[in-house]
Amino acid sequence: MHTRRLVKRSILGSRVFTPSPTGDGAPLTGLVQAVKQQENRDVSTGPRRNVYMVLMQDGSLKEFSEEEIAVGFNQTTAKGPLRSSLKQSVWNGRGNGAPLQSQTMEAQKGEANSLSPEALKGERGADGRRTGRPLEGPERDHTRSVSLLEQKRKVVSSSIDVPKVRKSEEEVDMEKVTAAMVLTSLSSSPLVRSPPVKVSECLNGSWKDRGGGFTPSSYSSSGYWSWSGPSDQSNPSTPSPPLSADSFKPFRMPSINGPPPDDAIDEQDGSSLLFDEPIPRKRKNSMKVMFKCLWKNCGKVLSSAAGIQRHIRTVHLGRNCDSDCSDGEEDFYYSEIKLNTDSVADGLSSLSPVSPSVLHAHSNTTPLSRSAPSALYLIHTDHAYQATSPVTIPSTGSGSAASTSFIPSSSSNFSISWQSPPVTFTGTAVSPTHSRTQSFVEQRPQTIAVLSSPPRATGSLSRKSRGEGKKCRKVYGMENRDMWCTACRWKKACQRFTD
DNA sequence: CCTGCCGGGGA
DNA sequence: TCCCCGGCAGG
Repeated sequence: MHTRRLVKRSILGSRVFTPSPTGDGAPLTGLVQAVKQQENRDVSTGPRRNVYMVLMQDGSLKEFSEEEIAVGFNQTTAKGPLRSSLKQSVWNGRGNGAPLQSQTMEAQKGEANSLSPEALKGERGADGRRTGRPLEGPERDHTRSVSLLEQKRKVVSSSIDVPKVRKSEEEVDMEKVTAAMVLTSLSSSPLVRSPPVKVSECLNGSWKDRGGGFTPSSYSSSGYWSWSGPSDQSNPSTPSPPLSADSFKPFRMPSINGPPPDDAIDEQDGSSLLFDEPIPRKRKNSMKVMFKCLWKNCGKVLSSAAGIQRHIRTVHLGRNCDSDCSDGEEDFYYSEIKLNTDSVADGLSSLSPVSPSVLHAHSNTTPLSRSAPSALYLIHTDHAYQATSPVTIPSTGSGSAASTSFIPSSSSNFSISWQSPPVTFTGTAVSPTHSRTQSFVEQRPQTIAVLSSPPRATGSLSRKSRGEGKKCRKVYGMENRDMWCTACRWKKACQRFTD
């Protein structure tokens, strides 16, 4: 939207080639210090003629028209009018245009700053102050980008009536984005830098791009599971809360309605829906999602939902049509597996839903397989029929002094009793909104084990230790049960032969 | 497996 | 409250 004018604006401070004053054909380079827009009534549409103030290498300032100078980074591309060069940067603005990379990035930053054309005028002064500096070297662009950004901010604050609050928010985002970009630039080969466009898309909240802006090349082989990256890791402006989004399975089953590409989009959307969900930051880069066929005696594992669905559809359901005629039944015969090459905790905390139709069944998420020795396989039971279903273990509920119930504040229908070995889930299913509960269950699987040996299991304290002495039963035997003490008859602690 | 006995439930 | 019993857990 602002790209065009912002790119225009970004020419400031850029190196350009100017015609040789001596006419010998050797172009001179200089820095654009200012732009004079002689006909800028219609900035967005009408043609205009700009004059550029260029700081020459010898320190002198000269004016050139658009036709006279050209943006370029090497002698071979230094031909053609500036406008065309700019246009190139605009329409090739995805950042793929290597020669214009620097300016494109600046343009992106500028766009995020939402500068208006008016800002340009005010900026002249600022840019005009800039003096000659080394023109070469990788750091130059970065340094200039930062300083330019600073200057732009000044301009914004002084010449545009922008609501304070909003501006600060943008600044915050911009700082993050800038930092991210700088880091990306520094850590990546110049040729594989992330296209700046992705950054801008992030700002716009659009994550449609598969893989997300921070999905590194390691994910390039498959787009089906790249969603895990952006969903909770890449968004620079959205903190990931500590709760698991798992349940929340607003995620759509990738293949219910369409082919993989749509899946990616849906998943992205689903992820965005979770942005306000407290999601613990996880190291997703070591996570790999696979899809396992649950058909009896099959167990086929594929890397894509579409693949597994196709497999189920054709192999098990005996359907030869493509996904178009799918009724979604295959969704019930596979589940998502997260192969965690990292840690168990991470794996458990990042289980994802596969089917929205079973959101409620997620409290039953259980690891079905741990056969992998070095890697953790986590099978997420996506379907209600797979779930052990409402784990309704009788609650003790007797109000015993020894019992302590854990009741997540956000969930009124879920509780875990520490009183007795059986883990107690009071109530039926955990709804997707009970993220805290979900989080508790999934992120701390070991807790289950802990629950199996509740505090009172510390032994003698709660449960009376087994009496060593003779008891009525042993003394009188079953034949003389009527001679037992009442407690013994009632199978209670013997009152007659107390230890 | 034997046994003590907790927790729950029926009457 | 009495009484019985399922089932856990120590030995």
